[in-house]
Amino acid sequence: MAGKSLPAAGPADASASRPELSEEPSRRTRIVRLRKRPDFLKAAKGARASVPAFLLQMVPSREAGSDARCGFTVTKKMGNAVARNRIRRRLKEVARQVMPLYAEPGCDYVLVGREAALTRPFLLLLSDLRAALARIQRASLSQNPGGPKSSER
RNA sequence: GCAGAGGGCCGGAUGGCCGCUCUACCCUUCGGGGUGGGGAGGAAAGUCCGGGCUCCACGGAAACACGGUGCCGGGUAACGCCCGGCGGGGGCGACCCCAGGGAUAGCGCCACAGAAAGCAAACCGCCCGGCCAGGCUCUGGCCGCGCCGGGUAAGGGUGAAAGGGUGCGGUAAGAGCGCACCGCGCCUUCUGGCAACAGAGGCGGCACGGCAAGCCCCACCGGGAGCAAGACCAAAUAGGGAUGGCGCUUGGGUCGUUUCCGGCCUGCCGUCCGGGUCGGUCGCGCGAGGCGCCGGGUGACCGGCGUCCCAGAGGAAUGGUCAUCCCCUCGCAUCCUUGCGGGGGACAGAACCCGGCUUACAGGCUCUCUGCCGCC
Repeated sequence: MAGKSLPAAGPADASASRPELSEEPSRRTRIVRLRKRPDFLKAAKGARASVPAFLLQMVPSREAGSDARCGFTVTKKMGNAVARNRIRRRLKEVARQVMPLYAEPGCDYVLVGREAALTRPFLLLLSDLRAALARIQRASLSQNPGGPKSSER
């Protein structure tokens, strides 16, 4: 029911990428953890969308057929190690629930934690991420219309 | 019962749903999947000490420099830690606190105040003598401002500290000048103790001030760096070595005196070796190990037996979320002990591993002991 906010390019290449995998009815994108520093630096230069609990960064990285990747950044400004761990873990859980349904394959995402991520109700975090994903995909479409086409190739 | 002292321990519980990671077994279409099991702390923190481990350096040892430690005995792998004593200080007491070797090895310092701060001295005083303005007087004398000379350290005042304290005697006034007690110093002394030290005895009228966390002296200890240590596997690229082929009709260099001719190097392609970057694997989880019982010891701790295997990530797993319960708190209601609703539940996250120390910490449990009050 929430899938209608996605761009039209999404379902096409998602089904084309894994035709042989399985015949599950819902379209799910596999999410891989982003771990290398250069990837984080690249994502920081891409499109961004801000909500109270975090900042979402996105860059179309590689071929459209591959998985989406997602990383997390929580700086030392956010507090001590316990607070940082908790922020990252809540964001991880949000990403785990939302990204497979709404993320664009072949794109790298980075969630930069903010202090509000510590206390914001979890349901709001979920809708925050859906909204941010929608915004960021609209933004990258309008700013670079040739982008998704070339990624489809 | 009230007030207090010293330890020990815990630091949310249970259950859904959805995950992460390690591991054993099974399945697999080699992508992965299933089942079982493990998965943060008392401080994981600060990184302040002590070790293990690894690499580097080094002939043994000593000395010097530098740094650390500093009552005695014990514990320990070791320590700056711990335990038990000793000494000093505080508290009615249980107990608590202490950078606690040497000040006749030497140097240095002792601010302010004060007359004087380390070697004796004397500001105000006190006392004696002389001179003397003057006064009193029974014409014997007495008192005496001031000045000079001398004796004192009782009293005053300063200070963190002023050359033992208190009392009696003594004296012109005083003073260990004498005596008693306390204190202090010394001793081939005695007693107890492994010792630090304590007690007794004798001698000495008795200062030898303090600071060594200023330098220093003495005794003892210490090589350096750290898991990003270190070991192994190993793309790409640059450059290196070996070797094979081609080229060497053309070049350049070089060797044999020169020409011819020939060798070698330089060029291109390939193979191998070495190297070690990104990356990967190991190091890396059986240990100065946990628990229980027994024994020794005042204790730290030690010994024996049994039993258990108990986190291993790497932009960094150990969680997210919901419900119920528990505790605290606020508001409303209330049949007065319950109901409803809201908020909150500390400090804090393993990163090679141990032993300590230090610091942070909502709330709570428990043991032993002390003082006072009450009751029997």
